[in-house]
Amino acid sequence: MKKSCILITGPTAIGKTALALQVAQYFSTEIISCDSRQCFKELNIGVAKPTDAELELVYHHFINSHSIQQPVSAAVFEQYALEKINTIFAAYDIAVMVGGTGLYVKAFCEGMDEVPSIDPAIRQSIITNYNNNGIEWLKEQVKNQDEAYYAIGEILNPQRLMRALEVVQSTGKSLLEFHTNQKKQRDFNIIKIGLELPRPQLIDRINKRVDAMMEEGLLKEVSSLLPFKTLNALQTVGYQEIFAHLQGDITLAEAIEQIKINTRQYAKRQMTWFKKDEAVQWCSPNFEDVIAIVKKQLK
RNA sequence: ACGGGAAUGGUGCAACGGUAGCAUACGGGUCUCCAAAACCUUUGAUCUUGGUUCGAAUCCUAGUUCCCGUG
Repeated sequence: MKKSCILITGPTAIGKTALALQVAQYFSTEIISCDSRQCFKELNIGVAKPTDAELELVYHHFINSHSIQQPVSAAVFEQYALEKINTIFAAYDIAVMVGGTGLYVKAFCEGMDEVPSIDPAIRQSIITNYNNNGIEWLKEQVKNQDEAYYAIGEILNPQRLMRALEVVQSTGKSLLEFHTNQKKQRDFNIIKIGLELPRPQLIDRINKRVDAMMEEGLLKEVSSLLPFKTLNALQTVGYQEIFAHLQGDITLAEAIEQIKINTRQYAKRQMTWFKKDEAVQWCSPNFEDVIAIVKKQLK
């Protein structure tokens, strides 16, 4: 029998964690998280990680698996998740993946084209130069060193430009040359299920969850992470806003309101990403609906 | 109640009597190694009334609402 991965995705705060837990218990299997923030053991309340009780019920991979000091990326996730799913398939026919990080879902399902790893010195040099000289400098560099990318890339987006630049400086080749535009084939089925709710309901859930995070002690958690505020892992909704408050830039009430706004915007971007994926089957976030889709697909 | 001030997009602000603009939110979107990131983008407004003027957000009249001070 061919193995199957049940992928549960959707916007933040819609109830993915709880549903994945039920599905995993139903099939007596394990979960791989597909969330670019819950993998960090130092982040807890602000990233809505499963509770300790939930983690005991079902084995979760890519939860608390990394430190905020480690570089985690889509490529790292792809390799990690493929390794773990093979471990799961050695014991079970079904695995559950859950998370809302669109790029990680894509990396897992379709693969990332292999680009040689970048010398950290080159990366750092580019970042420093960009910080000192601005986007015009960056555009100029890419224009001169990778004309092909400059012609079609997002030339107003510093992150994309820096990526293109670090690749051409490390390898002498354009980032575009590494792109095969071919999806990798996986030797297992992937059942993609998207959870959705009418927007007012989702917004209500987001607002309530942010308030709950504050009651659980988000302020304290973020305070303890202040020394790490510049790490990539901390460029995260719920943390940046409270850092701003701790530095006296905004009041706590303003920080909380900003967290709600930024979380809504994040949820919207997630929906935009996943709606484009025609393989996703949409349903409301309840167990019966999800399991019905799964059973239909497993036949 | 009296005196003073203010009314411009959902919110916060700008505009010498001469094309109502900026920020942000909302809506839509992009995205193959930072993705809870980064970036692109549509719509939307001069409180009401009458007047002055070739022309009013801007000046004048009356009204309404709000703010500050005094009581």
